[in-house]
Amino acid sequence: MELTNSQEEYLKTIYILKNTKNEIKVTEIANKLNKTKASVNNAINSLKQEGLIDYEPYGQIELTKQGETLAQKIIEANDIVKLFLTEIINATEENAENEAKSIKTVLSDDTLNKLARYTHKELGLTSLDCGYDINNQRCIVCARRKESKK
Amino acid sequence: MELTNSQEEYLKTIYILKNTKNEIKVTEIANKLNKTKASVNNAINSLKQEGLIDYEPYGQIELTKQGETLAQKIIEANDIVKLFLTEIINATEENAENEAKSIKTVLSDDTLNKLARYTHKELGLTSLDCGYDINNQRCIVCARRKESKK
DNA sequence: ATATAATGTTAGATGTAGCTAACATTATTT
DNA sequence: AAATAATGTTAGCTACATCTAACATTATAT
Repeated sequence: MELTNSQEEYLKTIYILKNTKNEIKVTEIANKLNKTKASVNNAINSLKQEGLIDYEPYGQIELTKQGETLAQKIIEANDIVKLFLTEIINATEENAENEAKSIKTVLSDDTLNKLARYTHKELGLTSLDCGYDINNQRCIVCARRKESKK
Repeated sequence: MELTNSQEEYLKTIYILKNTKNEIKVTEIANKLNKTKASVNNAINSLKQEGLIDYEPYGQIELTKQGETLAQKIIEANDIVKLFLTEIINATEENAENEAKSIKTVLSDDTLNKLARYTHKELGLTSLDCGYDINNQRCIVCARRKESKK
């Protein structure tokens, strides 16, 4: 069950909004992604069919356990790529933001892990001490970096 | 006039085949890209419409000046990304091959240039001495590296 | 509680990219 | 040169991702 880039972006957005407010509106997702409500509706149905969210018409959007896990993995991949782009090669924030979205979808787990390790090492973060593993758990160092940037 | 990833792959393939044989067959392109002849036909027509190739039904495929320049740029971008993946982070050949295809399409000129410079520097190639510029000319160093690898 | 506004859904269209199956053209073989 | 093989084209289908416009539902305000 491989998601398309579009589906990944919707799932990612749902996860992120869910961690802010408890009530997610179709309209919010539409605004965030610059899509129409109709498109969001479509996407929601496809994610539901994949078993990644629970949803009944006019109801609340809820991530399933599976959906949550996958969303985290997607966000992690996104963060790694973006971190590399901004911190290692100095891409602009805006470019990195856009490019990471598409790149993350395309990378194999192996390449993503290698990119993560490389980026960590270059940034002087003791490589695998942070426990980063795309198939395992969230990279604490990266999470911390993002916090301190705010 | 931005090409899709699919269009870029077709243009790239046409350019590469053109540099081997002089006669390009629809069937060859189809085989190389693992697509049907019908799909290739489709793609050829879209590239023609973009003014990148000259083609009449049952005729010869010829790149226009514009098409040739763009093809070179696409191949250059592809090579940079692949070089980075294989030589810097040690991705496998196979993964790098596939991933570079998609990544190149998504990168802005700015990010691509930064990736090129970074990769060059890390490989100990005196950065910009090779004259690499995505909007200008082919990177001689990269070209040479590829030659010596064969 | 009803009218209005906000929000969500559905139907039908577009564009891209691929496929299969049928047909057309060109090349090869005998 | 006619038959056969190879090659190329077209039509019509599927799937995805988007859109607009019309409609349905839910929430808000008076």
